Amino acid sequence: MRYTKLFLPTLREIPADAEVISHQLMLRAGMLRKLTSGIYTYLPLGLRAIKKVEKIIREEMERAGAQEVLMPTVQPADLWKESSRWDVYGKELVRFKDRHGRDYCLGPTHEEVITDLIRGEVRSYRDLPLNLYQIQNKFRDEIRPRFGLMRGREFSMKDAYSFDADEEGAAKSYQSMSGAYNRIFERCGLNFKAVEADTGNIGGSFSHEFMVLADTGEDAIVSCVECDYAANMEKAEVNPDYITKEQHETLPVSMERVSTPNVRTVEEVTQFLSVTPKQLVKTMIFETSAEPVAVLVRGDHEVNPAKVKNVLGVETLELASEETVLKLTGAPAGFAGAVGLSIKIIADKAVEPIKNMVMGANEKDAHFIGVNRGRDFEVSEFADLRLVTHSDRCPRCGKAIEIKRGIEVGHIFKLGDKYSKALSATYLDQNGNKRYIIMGCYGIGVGRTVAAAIEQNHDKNGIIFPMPIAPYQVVILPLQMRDGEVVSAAEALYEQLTGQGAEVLLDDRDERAGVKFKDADLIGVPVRVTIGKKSLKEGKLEVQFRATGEKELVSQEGAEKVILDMIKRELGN
RNA sequence: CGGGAUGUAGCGCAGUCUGGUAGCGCGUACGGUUCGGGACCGUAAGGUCGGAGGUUCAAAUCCUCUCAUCCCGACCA
Repeated sequence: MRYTKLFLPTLREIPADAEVISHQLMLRAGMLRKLTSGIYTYLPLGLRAIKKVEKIIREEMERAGAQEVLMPTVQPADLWKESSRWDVYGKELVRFKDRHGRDYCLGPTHEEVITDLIRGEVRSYRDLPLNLYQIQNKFRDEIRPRFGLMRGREFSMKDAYSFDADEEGAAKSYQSMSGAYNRIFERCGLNFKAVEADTGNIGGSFSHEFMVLADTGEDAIVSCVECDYAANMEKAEVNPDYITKEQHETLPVSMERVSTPNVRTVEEVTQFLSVTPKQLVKTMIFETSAEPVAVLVRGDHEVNPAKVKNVLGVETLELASEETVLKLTGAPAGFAGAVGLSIKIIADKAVEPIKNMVMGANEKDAHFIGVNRGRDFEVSEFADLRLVTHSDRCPRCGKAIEIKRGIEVGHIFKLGDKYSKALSATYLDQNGNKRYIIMGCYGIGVGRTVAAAIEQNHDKNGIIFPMPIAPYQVVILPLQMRDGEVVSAAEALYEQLTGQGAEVLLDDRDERAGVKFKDADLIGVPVRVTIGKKSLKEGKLEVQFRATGEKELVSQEGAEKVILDMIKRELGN
C-alpha cells in the first residue's frame, strides 16, 4: 500500500478525551475514531490489526475443532424470557420494540440464540460434541464506557459455544478451548495469565479469565508467588489459616453504648475510640432478589459481593440505599450494627473469633463496645465473604500472594445445563433416554485484545506492534522523493517484498525525513527500511527493527532476504 | 445513577472572573527557500463560541434550562 493512497489520519497531539495510552495511540495512529460514547469506527489501520487478531482466532478455533457461524444482532425477547435473563440482565441489555410492538434486544451475548438453534437440530448423542463460534458485534449498554476499545458499548467479540453429551465431554471441550486461548494470546504477542474467575451474569459452574497484565487494567488479579494459583479478585479465596492465627484470647466484657457524634467510617471510629480496625466489625446492609441481609466483616476487611451473592444463592445483590438502611436499622448509614437487628445476618469467617467487638448501635451517633456474638447477637452463617488483601496467603500452598492489575481479554465458562435446561435442549443417549446437553461458552474481546497489545507494547514514540498483529509488516521510507534513484530503489523493493507476500507500506509522500520517521514510529510497523541517497550511493539500505531499535545496513540486493527472514522469525515467535 | 470537570476553527488551547471588533500554535491551500528525526519565510481559507431561552444599548463572557464528552465512584455504613 502506498501511503499517499491510504486513509491514515495521524495526529500530532494527544486528543483531550483519551486517558489511557492505548486509546491515545489508537487515535493518534489513525486506527480509530469515536462516533459517540463507547462506539467507534475502525479506520483502515485499526481494522487491519483487528482482522489480524480475528485470523489468529479463526485458525486456532478451527484447529480446536470449532466451526464458524454468524448469528443475528437482534434477538427476540421471548428467548430471553425463556432463559429468564430478560428480567435478570438489567440495563446493559438494550431493549426495543418493532413496529408491531413486539419486544427485542440487541444481543450482548448469544447463549439463548445458539441454544435455540441447537435444540432444534440436535437429536442424538451421535450429533455431539459440537462447538460453534462466531465473530460478531455485541451491544452492551455499559454504565460507564471508557478507555476507548477497553470498554466500549458496541464491540467485536468472538464467542464460541460447546455442546457435549456429558460432564466428561464438557470438561474436554473446556480444556480444548483453554488450550486454544493460550495459543491465541501467545500468538498475539501478549504477556497474559489465565485466572480462576466468578461466573457472574453468564452463569455456570466454573470459569477462567485470560488477563493481560497491565497497570491500566480494570480488574485486580491475585496470584501466588510460588505455585500456579491465580484468580480474579472477586473469586480469590481466603486462606483459612489466616483466621486461626488471628484468634482473640481475651475474656468477654459487658456491652456498653458509647456516644460517637458524627463518627461513621472505620477510620473515624477506630481513631475516636482508640481501637484497632481488627476489633471493629462493619455491618453492611444489602438488598437482594430475596430478603435483605446484613453482612459482617472485620473493620480492616472489605466485603466481596460476589461471594455474598454465591453464598446466599440470590440472583441480584445491591448495597442498600440510605433510606433502606434507615428503615431496617433505625439509624442513618454509618451506625449499623448486628445487635438487635431483625434481618438475616451472615458474617465473614474472620469475624467469628473476635471478642469484645466494636460496632454500630443502630442509632444515630452511637456505637457499642464490648459486643460478643452469642450473647449480644446471633449469626446465621459464617463463610468466606471478603476480598483478599496483600497480607493474605495463597489458599493452595500458603505462600505469599501478589495482587496485580489485568485486562480481561478472554473468558471461558463451563455452563453445565443451565441454558439447555431453561430452553429444553436435549438429546437421546445410547439407551434412548432424554438428557440435557452440557454446554460451555468462550469469549474473546477482539478490539480489546488489540488495545491490550498496544497497552503492553509501546514506547514514547508510539506503538510497537508484535509482528503477528501488525497492520503492516514493513514500512519503506524513501527519504528523497525528488531523487529518481531513491524512488526507483524504493519502488523496486516494494514490488519485490509485496510479490513475496509481505505486507508493505511505502511512504511515498513528499515529506521531510523527520515526518516520515515520526509517523512510522507512531503507527508501529515492526520493520522499517530507510532509503536515503547517501547510503544508496554505496548500494546500501538501512533496515531497522522497531521493537529493539537495532539497525543494519544491508546491500540493495540482500535487503529482500534480510527483511523476509525478519518477518518469518517474528511470525514464528 | 451520585460526585467532579470540560464544551471556542480539523487537533491542542487562550479569551469568560471584570460584557464592548473572536485570538494563538499545529494542521490545511498557494508561492518561495530547505531536505536523514515533526524545517523556515510570506499569503490565504477556515468559527452557529455545544443548544435553547433570558438580562442588557451590547453576551463566548452574566442568569436559567438543556445536550454532549471525559474522569472518579457506584461495596467500606
